[in-house]
Amino acid sequence: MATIRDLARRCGVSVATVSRVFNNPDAVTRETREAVLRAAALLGYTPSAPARTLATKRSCMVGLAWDTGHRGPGWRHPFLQELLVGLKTALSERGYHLLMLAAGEDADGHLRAVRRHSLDGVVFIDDGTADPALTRLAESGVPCVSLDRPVTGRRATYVTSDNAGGAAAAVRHLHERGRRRIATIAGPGRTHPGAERLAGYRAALAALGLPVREEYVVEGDFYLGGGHAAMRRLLALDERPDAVFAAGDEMAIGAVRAALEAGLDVPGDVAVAGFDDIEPASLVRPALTTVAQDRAGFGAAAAAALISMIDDPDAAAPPPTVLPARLVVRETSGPPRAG
Amino acid sequence: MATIRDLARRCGVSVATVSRVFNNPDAVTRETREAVLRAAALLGYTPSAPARTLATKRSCMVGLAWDTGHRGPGWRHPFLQELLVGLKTALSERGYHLLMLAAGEDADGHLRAVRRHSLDGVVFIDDGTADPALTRLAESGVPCVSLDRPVTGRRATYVTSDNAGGAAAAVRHLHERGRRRIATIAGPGRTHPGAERLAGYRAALAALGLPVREEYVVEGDFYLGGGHAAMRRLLALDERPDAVFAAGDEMAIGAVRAALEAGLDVPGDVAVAGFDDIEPASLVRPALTTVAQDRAGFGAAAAAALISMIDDPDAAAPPPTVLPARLVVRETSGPPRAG
DNA sequence: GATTTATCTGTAACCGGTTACATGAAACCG
DNA sequence: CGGTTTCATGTAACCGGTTACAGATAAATC
Repeated sequence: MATIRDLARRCGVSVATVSRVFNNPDAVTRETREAVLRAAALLGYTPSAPARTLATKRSCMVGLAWDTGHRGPGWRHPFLQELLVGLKTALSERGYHLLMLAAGEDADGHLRAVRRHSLDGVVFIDDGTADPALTRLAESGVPCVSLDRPVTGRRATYVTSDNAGGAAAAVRHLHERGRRRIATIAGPGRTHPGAERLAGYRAALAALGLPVREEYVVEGDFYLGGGHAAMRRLLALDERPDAVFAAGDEMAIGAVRAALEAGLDVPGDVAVAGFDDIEPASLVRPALTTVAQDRAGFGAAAAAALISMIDDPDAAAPPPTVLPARLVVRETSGPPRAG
Repeated sequence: MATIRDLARRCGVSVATVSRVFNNPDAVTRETREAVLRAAALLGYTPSAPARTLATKRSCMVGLAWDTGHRGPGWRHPFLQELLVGLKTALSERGYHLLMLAAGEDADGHLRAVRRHSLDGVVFIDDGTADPALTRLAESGVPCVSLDRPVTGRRATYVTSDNAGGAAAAVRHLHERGRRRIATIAGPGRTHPGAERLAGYRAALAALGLPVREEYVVEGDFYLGGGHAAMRRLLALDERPDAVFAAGDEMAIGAVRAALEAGLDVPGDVAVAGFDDIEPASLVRPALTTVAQDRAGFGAAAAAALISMIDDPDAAAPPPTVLPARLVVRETSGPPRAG
């Protein structure tokens, strides 16, 4: 492995000059610079990241704290893959790498990892429930961005979808399709998306001049079984809803199934809309009307927010990024002007 | 940030002693050790990973080379999430971290990243097509393990599922259900799973004493559309197959859809089995009979293979790991003894 | 031509660990 | 009891970069 000293000797210059060629090329004569670069190419020189980190305290690495939070080990992010691609791409364009942090342990584990590796920042992916690790980190002044979960902290911010707006769009869409008794299967209230989507549901009904009936609001768990159970409760009501907005696609699919099992037609008797546009949404029959998020945008926005904080150590954290959510109309919401 | 020298001064010992407390505790008196540990806890000391890496050439980090390979940017790993969990868990138990390598660029990009960060090894995730980057890395002597793709190299190995066995099990299952005209929608032949699953199909037919008709073998692309198109070709044959083994679930779902669109009953007229057990497999109706892989096992096996190579620098690479594939019987293969 | 200024380069300390080797004290031995 | 081992510890070089500061040279100024 060629080092900076090898290059220096070979070119008859000092190590400082070689270092400058890579970090501050303008501070060096053109000939010197080119000679050094030639030698570097010849020797296959690659600067050592640890050495640089040791000297500068900057690692050009950001941690990925990816925990399952409180929804248990079975929790899966609805689009981890696109998220990671977006994150990785945006980060690597700016010369940053992603280091996956080992899960959980104690609440300070992440903070220790940050110190141990001189991480420049960390991004949190979890299920949206409060996590002491994030809170600790955010308070400690390390640049943090979390996904789908609000944080406070001088150098902490978050990116999320327009959950309320998307939910409202779904509800408005069901209304446009002629439905009036619109229920919702909400997500767990302690999750940010769960709470926001419910808020969007309520706001949309209010804006449409429809009453919010509390028996039309049942809380699910974001999983298939929860959606199924919730739907059964809704169908057992005296005045059965003619449409259901489920705050997650798995729940929506569970709801559709429960309706079909009850001998009802979907969307004839009850229309259904979901949220997330997971892969199965387009594969089940009838295909699920849902709200899609800007998947790659999440990663890109997180990277951008993080880098802006890293670049300017004493700037305040940028405001939260709210990505647009887009209604995807398929079959479960029924044909236009039906109902 | 407390350093080893701070601890040394505070305890009245030398830096070497402090270092030994952490790396070779037995080489130090119990009292000294405890005093140092106490001071470390008190000061919140965390050893610096870059400094250690610089001195030892070992980073305790393995790279994750995650490329889309030749199946294009739309390619998604069927269970990236479980894979990463398995990998991360197994690695972190042994004190290793995962560094996500920036995609592609040139073929030597990965090798440079390895050198730059003193990575101890790298794991490759791609779509199973030949990738020069992996070949280069494997040849260079860096410990490598790839997923679902054979590699050769003194310190390179791979982990894969029993693709042939799983495919054979699916075919045998269709046969048991009374089907005799069993076709296959194969994956791209240049991918390892594609080739192996086809081999398993052929082997199973041979073992059952059934002829392999070449018109019953059509190649798909692992995607929905490919499965759909392939099924249409199969259904147009003079002697229509009464069962189809698709080498991937998306193709299988496409095939089911094509059959339904052609007015056929699934599984009544044609039974279908897939491979991978992707999430939608259990969500579509009729639910898809398929072959499930040991998802978490992939990550764990990759980590184990990698670590064994790292621990013993001049041992040969361990033999490939072949994880069991398990038949998951659902609805598309029909009821027992039907047909 | 002397003085100031700008530009480029070199020297050496430093980042925070590891480790070969030296040292001194205590334990062991015949 | 002198000599050898053993064991715990210390000294100092080293890993591969960065960077403050100083020095040298050339250009600009008067």
